[in-house]
Amino acid sequence: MAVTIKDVAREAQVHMSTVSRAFSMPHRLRPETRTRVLEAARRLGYRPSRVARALTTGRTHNIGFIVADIANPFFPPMIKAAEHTARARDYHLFIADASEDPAIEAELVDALAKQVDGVILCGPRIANAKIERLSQTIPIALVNRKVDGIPSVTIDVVHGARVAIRHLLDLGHKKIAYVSGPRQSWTNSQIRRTVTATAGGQATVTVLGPNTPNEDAGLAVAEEISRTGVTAVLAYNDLLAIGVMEGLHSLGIDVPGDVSVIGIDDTVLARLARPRLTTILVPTADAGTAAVDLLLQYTADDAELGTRSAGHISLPTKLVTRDSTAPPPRS
Amino acid sequence: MAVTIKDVAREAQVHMSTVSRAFSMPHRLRPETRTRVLEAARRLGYRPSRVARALTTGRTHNIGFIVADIANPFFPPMIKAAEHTARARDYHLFIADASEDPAIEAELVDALAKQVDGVILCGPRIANAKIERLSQTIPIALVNRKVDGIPSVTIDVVHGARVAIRHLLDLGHKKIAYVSGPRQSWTNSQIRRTVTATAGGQATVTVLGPNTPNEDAGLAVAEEISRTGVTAVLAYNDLLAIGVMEGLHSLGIDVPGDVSVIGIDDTVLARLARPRLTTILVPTADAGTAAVDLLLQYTADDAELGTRSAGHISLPTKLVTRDSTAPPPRS
DNA sequence: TTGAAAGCGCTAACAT
DNA sequence: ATGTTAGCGCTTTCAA
Repeated sequence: MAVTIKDVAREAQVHMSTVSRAFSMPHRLRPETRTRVLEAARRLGYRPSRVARALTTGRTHNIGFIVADIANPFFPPMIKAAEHTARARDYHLFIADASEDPAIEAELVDALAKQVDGVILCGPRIANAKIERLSQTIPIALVNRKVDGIPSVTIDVVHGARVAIRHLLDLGHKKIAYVSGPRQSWTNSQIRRTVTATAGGQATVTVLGPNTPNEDAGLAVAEEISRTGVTAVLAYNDLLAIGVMEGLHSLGIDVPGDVSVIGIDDTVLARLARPRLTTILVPTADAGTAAVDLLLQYTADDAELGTRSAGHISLPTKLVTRDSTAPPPRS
Repeated sequence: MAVTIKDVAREAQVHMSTVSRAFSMPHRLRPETRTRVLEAARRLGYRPSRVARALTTGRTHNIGFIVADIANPFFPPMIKAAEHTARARDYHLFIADASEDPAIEAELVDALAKQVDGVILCGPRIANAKIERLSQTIPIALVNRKVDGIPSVTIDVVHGARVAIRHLLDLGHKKIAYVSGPRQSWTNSQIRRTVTATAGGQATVTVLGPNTPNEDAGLAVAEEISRTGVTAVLAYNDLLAIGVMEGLHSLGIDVPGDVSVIGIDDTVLARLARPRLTTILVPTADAGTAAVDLLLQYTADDAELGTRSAGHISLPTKLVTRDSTAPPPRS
C-alpha cells in the first residue's frame, strides 16, 4: 500500500491530526513542527489521498466535463482550456462523451455525481426541465445553453448569425438556406430564429434539417440544397458547412461561384478547407475557462443547492471572411 | 447529504451489509431480498459512492488519460474511443493535458496516482527510466512507446515510414527531407531511423528539426526546406505536414509540382487540406481502446506491481495516397 | 499548539 | 442467507 498519513506521523513523531493540519491548515502549526512534518512527508513521498479526504470533507476536487462529441473539433480546445483552468485551481477533470444522446448525457451526470463537485454540460442535448432536476442533485454549469438559476456561459450566436446573414445580404443574395443542427440544441434554435428575423423581407430563408452536426450530414444535405435553388447557405457549424461544400463540389456546383457557404465556430478546419471557409469565430477556449470558473464559484457558494447565485457569461463572436462567400451568380 | 447505504438499509429493512451485497455480490442474496433492496434503492435514488467504495476496496474504477496536447487532432478520436471503452468496463476517465512537457506529464501521474487504478500515457515525453520508476507506484500503459515490462500499444510506424519512403522513391525522388517531431518522442526516432535506412543508397535524407508537432512549426521549417533543395518531404505528423504545405505555398513553391509532402496520422485535416495530403493512416481509435483494455488487464493481474505480465499490441498502418505527392520536377 | 476520538460511506472478514 | 464489527485514510470537533 502507498504511504499514508500515519506513516508520516510516525516519521515526524507527531499525531496524524498534526500531519493533516500541516497540509490543510499550516498556519495553525508551530513553524518548526510544520517544517518537520512537511520534511517527513517529502522524504516518504507522501501525498494526501483525495479519496479519503473527499469522504470526510464532502468535496472531491473533481469536475465532470460532458460533451456531445469529443471528436468534433469544436470541443478539444475547450476541453484543453477547461482542464488547464481546473488544474490551476487544484481540480481534476473527468471527461465523458455523450455521443449526441440526451439519455446518455443524463446518465453520465448521475454516474459522475457522487465523484465530482460539479458537472459542466457542453452543448447539452437534455431538455431544460431535466437539467433543472439534475441540478438539484449536483451543481451544474452550462455551455451553450441558458437556464434560469443555473450558471452558464453562452456564445453570442445571435450577433454572429445576424452578421453572417447581413454579409450575405450585402453580397446580394436573395435566397438563403439555413442548414440546421440538432433539434435539442439551444444554439441551433437561437440561430434559426435570428436567420429568419434578419433576412426579413430582403431574402427568403429555407431551413434544412435538423441534422447531426458532422461532415457526413452536410454531405447528404447538399443535394437538397441544389434542388432548392438557394444561392447561399449558413450552416450550424463548420463540420456541416464543410460537408456541404464537399457535397456541392461533387455535384458540380461551384463554391462560392454558384453557392456561398458560411460556417460557425472557426475551427482549424475552416482555414484548411478549400475554398477556405468564411465562418463565425467562437471563443471556445474562453468558454472552457469561464465554465470552470463559473462552476467553482457556484459550488463555493455555501447556500442551499438551488438557492445559489448563478453567474452568466456571454462571449462575443465575429465574422471571419474567407473564400467561400461571394455575390450570387448573374443568371 | 445524498442518500447512503444506511437509508436504503432502513427502507428495505435489512442491514447495510445486505445492501452492499445487493450491489456487489447479488447472487449471494435470496432473490426476494435482493429485489426488495434494489427496489428500495431505486425508490430513494441511491447510487453507491465510488469514493467510499474506493477507500475500502483500494480500487477507484477511474483511469487517468494523459496526452501531450488535447488540441492536436490526433488525440480526440483516441480519447473518445478510450472513454467509451472505459465506460463499457464501468470505469471513468480523467483527462489531463501535459502541454508537451515531460515535467508536467510526470507531475500529472503523481497527482492522479491516488485517485486512479492506472494511467495511460499517450505519446509520453518522459524518459524511459522515469516511466519505469513511475510504474512502480501505479500501473501505467503506454501508447506510442515501448518499454520492457510495461503494457503498451504501439503503431507500426516503421512499416508506415518505409512505405512512405518507397512511395517517394518510386516516384523518382532522390533528395528527401524528414521533418522531425519532438526529441522525446519514441515514434519520432523510429521514423527517423527507418527513413534513413529505407532511402539507403537511393536517395539522400536531410533531417530537419526537432520540431514541436504543430502547424506553426511546419510553417517555420518551410524556408529551410526550400534552401535544402529537396524534392520531397515526410513530416512527423499531419499538423507539421500541413504547416509545411502552407509555408511552401507562401514561398511560391508548388506542392506537389515542385515538392511532394507526406504526413502521418491521417487526421481529418489531411482530407481537408488542399492539395489533399498523402499520409500514413494510423488507427487512433483502436489505440485508445487497446490501451484501456491492456491497462485493465494489467491491473486485474493480482501479482506484485512490477512483476505483472505486460501485454503489447502493435497496430498496423497504411499509406493513403492523395494529391500532395507526385514525381519530382524535371529540372 | 497538539493529541484523542469519532465518523464520512462503504466492504470484508467473521459470526450466526 | 444475513447480521456484526472493524477499518480503509483522512478531517474535525473536542480536550488538554
